[in-house]
Amino acid sequence: MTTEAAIQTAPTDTRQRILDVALELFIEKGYDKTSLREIADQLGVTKAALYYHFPSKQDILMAQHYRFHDLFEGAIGRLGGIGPDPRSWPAVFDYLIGEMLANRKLFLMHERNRAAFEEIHREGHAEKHFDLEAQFRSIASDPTIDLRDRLRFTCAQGVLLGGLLASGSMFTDVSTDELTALLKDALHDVLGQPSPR
Amino acid sequence: MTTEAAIQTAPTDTRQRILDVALELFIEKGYDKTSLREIADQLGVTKAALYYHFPSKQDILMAQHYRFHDLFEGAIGRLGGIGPDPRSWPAVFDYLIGEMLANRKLFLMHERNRAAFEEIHREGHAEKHFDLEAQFRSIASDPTIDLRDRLRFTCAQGVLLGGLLASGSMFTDVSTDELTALLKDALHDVLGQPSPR
DNA sequence: GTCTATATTTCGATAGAC
DNA sequence: GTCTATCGAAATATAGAC
Repeated sequence: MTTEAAIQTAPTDTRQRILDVALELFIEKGYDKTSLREIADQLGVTKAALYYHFPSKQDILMAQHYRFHDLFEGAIGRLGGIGPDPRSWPAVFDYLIGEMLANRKLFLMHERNRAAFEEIHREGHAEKHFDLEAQFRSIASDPTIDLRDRLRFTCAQGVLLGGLLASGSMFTDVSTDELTALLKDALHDVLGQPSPR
Repeated sequence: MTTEAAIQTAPTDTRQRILDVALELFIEKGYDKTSLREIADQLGVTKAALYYHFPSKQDILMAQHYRFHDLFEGAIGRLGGIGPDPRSWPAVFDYLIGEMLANRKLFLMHERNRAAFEEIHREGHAEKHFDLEAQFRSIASDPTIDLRDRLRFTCAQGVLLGGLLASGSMFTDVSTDELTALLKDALHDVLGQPSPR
């Protein structure tokens, strides 16, 4: 069904169940408004049990952050990073569409809790910094790239985001393959015909 | 002296300043993580003073909600609502781009505090419901509209969102007019050539 | 690994003086 | 309109038994 991606380590690990429940709640109510009591109740344990698996509430969020980070860590390298040449962008976004749709909830959670994630980073508690967005920003503000192309690049991110939000609530009757194809099509229209260099 | 026609009671000063400070903080840290103490401190008053102007913290958020709502209340009527005909969509988005760039912070705040706004609505505390998004959803899930068109419609929302995020951090050196033109261009590429009906 | 109970802190909110 | 002082609730986190 929803490709409950083969979980590494012990299958009956409470730690993973905590993360799964937290992921749902962080999407629904947001990180701040989700109390440990709620997570524990929904899991059938007490708050104290959570503290055996995570030293703090923020560490639960951090664990999700790492999961998100690891999705790109190797992948960005495989793609050779994101370069300034607009002709290389469609391939990047095609790849990202796949990752996004395959990890919809993780992306959604990240999107809906930007403030909380930024605070983690502000506090320096994020040794690992998720630098995909940093790379995106550096492209978008690179003055050597044609302004129109940079804006199209940003719009492509928007389309990605729009597709994410849509895949959750709407278009549930559409197959992932069809959705992917349609999104890629739209992305190519947004990124198409880069300015001559 | 209160120069212009004061609308009963104290015209503005502090109340508006509270909203302004709150807007900034709600964007930066999010609604939940922004305490009344912070707002008061940054304003040079105490928490208690805030309660003279607003009966609760949520009412501060609600006031922002109303401000956001009022931006579209009349405008949607002027546009005659958002219809199912894809050929009518570009005009809607062209209008929204202008509103969005002219009220960037309000849009950003709304975007970054979706969870908080949804909770207000869940609790029924939002007599006035901001139904632009409801209209968007109804278009996107209308089965009588061609799937491709519906997805393009959703992508256009994404482009809008991308433009919003971009206008804040990047492209600060670009004039609003130029940004508007480029965004409209991108939107037309996304929405262009609707399927024959 | 999970429990009961409790400590600690933060925050929203109120009362009443000025 | 703003202040001081305080209340009460809720949440994070800890201690220690099982």
